[in-house]
Amino acid sequence: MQKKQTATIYDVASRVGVSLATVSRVVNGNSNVRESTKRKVLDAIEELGYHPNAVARGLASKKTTTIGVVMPDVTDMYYSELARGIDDVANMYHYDVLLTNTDEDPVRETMAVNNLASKQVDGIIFMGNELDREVLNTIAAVDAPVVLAGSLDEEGILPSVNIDYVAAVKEATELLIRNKHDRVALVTGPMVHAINKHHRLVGYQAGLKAANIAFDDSLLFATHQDYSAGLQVAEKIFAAQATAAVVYDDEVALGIMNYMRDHGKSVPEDFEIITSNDTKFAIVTRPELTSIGQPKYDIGAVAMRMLTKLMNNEVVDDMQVQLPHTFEKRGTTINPQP
Amino acid sequence: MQKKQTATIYDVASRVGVSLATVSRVVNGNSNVRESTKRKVLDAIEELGYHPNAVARGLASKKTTTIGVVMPDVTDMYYSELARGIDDVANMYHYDVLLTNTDEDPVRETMAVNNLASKQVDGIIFMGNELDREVLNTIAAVDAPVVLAGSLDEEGILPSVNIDYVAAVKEATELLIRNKHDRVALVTGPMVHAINKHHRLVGYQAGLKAANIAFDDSLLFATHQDYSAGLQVAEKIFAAQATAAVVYDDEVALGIMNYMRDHGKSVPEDFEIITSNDTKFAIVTRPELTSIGQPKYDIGAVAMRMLTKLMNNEVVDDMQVQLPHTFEKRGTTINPQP
DNA sequence: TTGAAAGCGCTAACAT
DNA sequence: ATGTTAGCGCTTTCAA
Repeated sequence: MQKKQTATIYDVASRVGVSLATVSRVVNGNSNVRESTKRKVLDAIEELGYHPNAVARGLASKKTTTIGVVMPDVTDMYYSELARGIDDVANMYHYDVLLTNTDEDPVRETMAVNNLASKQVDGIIFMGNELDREVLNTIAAVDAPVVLAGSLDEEGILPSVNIDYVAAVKEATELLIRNKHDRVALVTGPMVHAINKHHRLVGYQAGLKAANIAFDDSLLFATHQDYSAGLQVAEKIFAAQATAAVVYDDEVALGIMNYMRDHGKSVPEDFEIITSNDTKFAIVTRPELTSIGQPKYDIGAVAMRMLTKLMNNEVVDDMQVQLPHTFEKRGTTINPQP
Repeated sequence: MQKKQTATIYDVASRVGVSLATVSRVVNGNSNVRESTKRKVLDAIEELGYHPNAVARGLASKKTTTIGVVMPDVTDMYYSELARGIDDVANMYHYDVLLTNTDEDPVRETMAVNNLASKQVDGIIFMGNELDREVLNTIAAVDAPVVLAGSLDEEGILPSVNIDYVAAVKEATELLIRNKHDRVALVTGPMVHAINKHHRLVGYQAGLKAANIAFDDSLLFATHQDYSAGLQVAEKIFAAQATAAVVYDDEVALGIMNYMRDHGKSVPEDFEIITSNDTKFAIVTRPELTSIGQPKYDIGAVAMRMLTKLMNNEVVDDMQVQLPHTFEKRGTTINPQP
């Protein structure tokens, strides 16, 4: 592969007969350049096929116009939809995105954040709830703003964008109870995660309490975040004699639904399900999944917008943003006729 | 936000009382350093919390250990599964990934490639079939190796990793014909794309020909690559009196299946479907989708591995790799009992 | 409006 | 085994 000789700012300058500084000014849109010389510089740039070297620029200016995105898994529809919102807004503000998958492994999360720091990213969007002490310390030590998207830390102090999980899960639970269920299961991720322990569980218990139903922890299930985990947990849910479930992930919900149907139960007649993420998975099955409606794209977009402000040292009035959620009543719940 | 003063290689050197070069050597694992000084340097690095600045390193060494990934859409399961394979292998070889979504818009694809070039990426993985002249020219002009993953250019000259689409679609078509269908529809993307015109269509026609069935272009359908496109095209397929279809995308296939079922047809009894990507979507529905089995993760992984070789100027014997495909016979086809 | 010059933090010959 | 010295390509004061 022959090295194509790429023109530098110096080549442009000497061709036009001006200094580096002048070329730099026109490239960066500085107005302090006479129109005629600007033209000449632009022409030379065109002729030479000059493209600024972003690495050199980054070293000199200490800004890379690159942000890091740390996420559990690109193939997880929930996170990839957030990522799309992030990327679109990032592009809008002329940032590029360095993407890292962590599978929610704190070790890899720590490595990812440190690595991004050494690459001098201007900011980081972090997704994933496995925010243990070490990850938190790493984030705190990084010399770049970090905002959480669709994720929460234990103390709730990091800048973040989410929905109100407590309210959403409470409403979902109440909806199921209103449909005459007194044994409603809650299916979440590990209880060591703040989002499950301090938000989803709290909302679930609040829903129970509002209906004077005693909390029964045998109705609590923690799973991995994939389809087969749903298939597996469904058997236990069945054994616990639950007749409905609030589920935190669409693929898990699908696993549960299919298990029930494969075992002779009808959904929603025998078992009702409300899922939480309303991804593409929710509408491709029959019945379609009733879901909490999350503005996923917007969560990503707003998080990224917040990050741009932080990177510019602008004031951000609300550091813990909660976007409104909705309910998408579809086929896995029995919905009263209006 | 107070600027945390980050230590530089110079700080480490002066603290230990050695030169920059020595510190650089231990950081980069150069063996030409006495064990005792190496220890001292390592200690100083630890104490100072020194982290090499990758931007400075990139400028000096002309290697960024960063690659670019250009893809249509992260939320498209087919491409995100490829991306996961790419990312894992990239990490293995200590590359970071700069990700860009293009929605298969040639203008954005061109911009993305140029932008990645200015960021001095060491290589690029390109996904998407909208490879028009301008995109191709841009790719050719870039001073970094490019490999296509799950994508094909018109001339078939760019390094690429795929399955044998001709054979796969031919087999799928034949399978349907063997099931007594003489009106098998082919659903693909736009015929201006090489992968559709020169591969899928060719395979389809070969399958027809092997069974002495005349090609009827009213059985050919081009769609967008999403669920609602499937819902829409299904009506036309129905009108064309096709009784089976080979479909290029799982979401589209799901749209077709659901349309048929919502309109009183049973799948597979009244209408058989073979889809092509075998993503997570294929197994969450009832019936599950029969699919061409593609090693998607591997396609990404092999593409990335090939890119590492190209970046190291190693010889790559086969520049157009075809990975083996399989058939996953599931519920949308009538499968003979063995 | 333009230029000169000093870095940004590191690598990579070349010496020693 | 270690140090010296140029850069890498650009931004950014500070002068003029």
